[in-house]
Amino acid sequence: MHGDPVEAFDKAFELAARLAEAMRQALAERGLTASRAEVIYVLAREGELVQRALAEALRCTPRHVTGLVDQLEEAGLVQRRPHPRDRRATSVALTAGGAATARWMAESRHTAARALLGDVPGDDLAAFVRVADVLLGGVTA
Amino acid sequence: MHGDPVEAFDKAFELAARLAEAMRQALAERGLTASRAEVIYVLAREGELVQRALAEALRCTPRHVTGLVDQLEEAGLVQRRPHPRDRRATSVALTAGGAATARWMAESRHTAARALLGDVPGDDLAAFVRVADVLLGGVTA
DNA sequence: TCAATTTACTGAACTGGCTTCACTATGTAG
DNA sequence: CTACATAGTGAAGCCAGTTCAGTAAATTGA
Repeated sequence: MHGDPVEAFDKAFELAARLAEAMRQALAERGLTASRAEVIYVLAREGELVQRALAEALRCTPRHVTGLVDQLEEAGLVQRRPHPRDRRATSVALTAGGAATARWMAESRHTAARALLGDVPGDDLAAFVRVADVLLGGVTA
Repeated sequence: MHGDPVEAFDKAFELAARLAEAMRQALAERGLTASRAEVIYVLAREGELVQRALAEALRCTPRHVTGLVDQLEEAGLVQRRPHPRDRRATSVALTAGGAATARWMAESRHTAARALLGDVPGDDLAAFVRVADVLLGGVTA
C-alpha cells in the first residue's frame, strides 16, 4: 500500500496513451476519428448547432469544422441546413444515422466501463476518481 | 463513496486528453514533440540503438525513425554513428545535450508528480494505481 | 438610407506526423 | 557465386489541423 506519487503519475500517462489508442481503434471500426466522434458527441449533447458554435465547442478553427462537417455529411451522419434567421450561418444537426451513432458511442462507453471496472471495489473507484480530479485540477492551472 | 464504474471510466478518458495536452505543451517549450521525446526517452533507457531497433521500440516504421533522427540530429540531441560490425546499420546515441534533455524530462516528471500528488493520501494513490492497472490490463486484450 | 464594420463560411495553400513503395547497399545461407 | 533477407532513405501521399484571403450576409451608426 505504499502509494508513490511518481508511480501514480507515470501510470496516468501510460493509461492516457493506451486509452487514446483503444478509443482510436474502436472508432476506426465505424469509420470515425476522435475529432469526428467529438462532433457527434457535441451535437448529441447540445442539439443542432451553427458551425461557429461547433468550432468553439471543439476548440478548433471554423475552417476545420467545415472539413469535419463535410466528411460527416458525406458519411450521412450529420446534415447542413440553412439557419432560419441568419443567412450567413449554417446549422448542423445529426441525422437519424448520426443519432444512432451517438447512441452507440454512449452504450459502448457504458458497456466497456462495466466490463472493465465492474469487479473493482467501489472504494477503489472512488479513490481513483478523487486522484483523477486532483490531477485534472492541477493540470489546468 | 459510491464509486460508479462509468464515472471512473469517463474520468480516465478526460484525464487522458488533458494529460496528453499538458505534456504536449511542456514538450513544445523545449522544441520537442511526443514522438521526438519518446526517442530520447528510449535512448536514455536502452542506450545506443540501431534505427531498426528504435522503430520497434517506438512501434513505428523505420522510415519514420529516419525522419525523427534527422530532426533530433539537427537539434543536436542525438548523433548518428556507423555501426561497428554492420555497415548497413546506423547507430543512434544521445549527445551530451540529448542526455541533459533526458534528465530534464525525468526531473520534470518527478517534480510534477510531487507537486500534483504530493498531498494525496497514500491509500488513494495505491487505489488509483490498482484501478489503472485493471484498465491497462483490460484495454490490451 | 447608406457606408463602414463585423461575422459566417469556404477555397487555396501549407505544416507536421506518419505511411507505403521502390531503390541501394550490405549481410547471410546454401 | 547465387539467392535471399535486412538497414536505411528518397519520393510520394494521406490525414489532421492551421493561416490567409475572399465572398456573402448581418449590424452599426450617422
